[in-house]
Amino acid sequence: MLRISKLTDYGTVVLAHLADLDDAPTSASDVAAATGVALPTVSKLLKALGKAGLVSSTRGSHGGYKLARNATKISAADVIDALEGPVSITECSSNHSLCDFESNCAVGGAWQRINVAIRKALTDVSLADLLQSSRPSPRFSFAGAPIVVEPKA
Amino acid sequence: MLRISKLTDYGTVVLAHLADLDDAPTSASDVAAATGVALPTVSKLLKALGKAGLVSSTRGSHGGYKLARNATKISAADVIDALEGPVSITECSSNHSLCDFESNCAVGGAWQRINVAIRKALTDVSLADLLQSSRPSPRFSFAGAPIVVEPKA
DNA sequence: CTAAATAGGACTAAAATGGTCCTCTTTTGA
DNA sequence: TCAAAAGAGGACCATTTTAGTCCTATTTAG
Repeated sequence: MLRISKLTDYGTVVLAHLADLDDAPTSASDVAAATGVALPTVSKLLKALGKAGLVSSTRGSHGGYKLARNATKISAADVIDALEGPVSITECSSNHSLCDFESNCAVGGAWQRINVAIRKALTDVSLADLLQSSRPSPRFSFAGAPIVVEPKA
Repeated sequence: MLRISKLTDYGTVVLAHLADLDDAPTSASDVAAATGVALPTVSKLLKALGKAGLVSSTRGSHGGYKLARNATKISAADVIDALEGPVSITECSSNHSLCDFESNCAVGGAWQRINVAIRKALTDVSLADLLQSSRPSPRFSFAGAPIVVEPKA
């Protein structure tokens, strides 16, 4: 758990596709065809990404979407913010706490530190980085088990 | 979004309470009374935490729970693992990918890097840290940059 | 033997998520 | 001038997750 939603995941795939084709506006259906994500879903994603200012759109026939700025200038945090709202690891740490137990809550500050650390990790990785994942593949170990980054058999 | 579940949040509160009382086994009802979290929920949490080896339990009357090891040796990652299963930011990056779009998936590796960074942030903070959030602010640094968190206004 | 605990699940209600669809507006070009 | 090709903006529903409760063992102290 503690994972991003599928929609956000698809969102990055969609953005990655747009990043490949620089500048030519691409229609939602083209993106859908190219990525294999269903059209209505792509459409929804692109609308949200547009609202957040990550892609710019042109209406009318021959319209479409393109990245609003260079792929190096779009961070994973931007994408998550656009599609899931601002990252905040606990409810308490979001805008206004509604927590009944504040007086008992010995916790709090440290979660916020974690939150900031996570956010930093997300800010440090750009869409361009996400694209270049086929680099020499360092194999991490994670939660005990080694993580192998290779395509499914 | 990208937040831990309420249960995990409660879990840390419960653990924090146990950390305060060192070594004396405390019953689930006592914890419930002290923290304000409903008894069945506390009970469920402690069972899960027990399974994961974060708390040890004694059955029978005068039984109860206590931390299985020192609060400095229990990390936020441990707690999340115990209550939500292993952290993995995308579905792809968990044990076996079921993703249909692998061939189109330009993404992947970088998410795993983010994943590892997040996990590091979670591993670096211990239950003891979570408790002492009102301390002179340890200011841990992450990926070079110091992280400062100030109390909510 | 009984009361106080934990162990382990089964179960349900509520909320979030994923995904589809419909209608409206904008733009291009025949 | 009008039809077709796009995006804009929501409404809507099905499914899954999550939160939370409850029930029935089992264990142990007194």
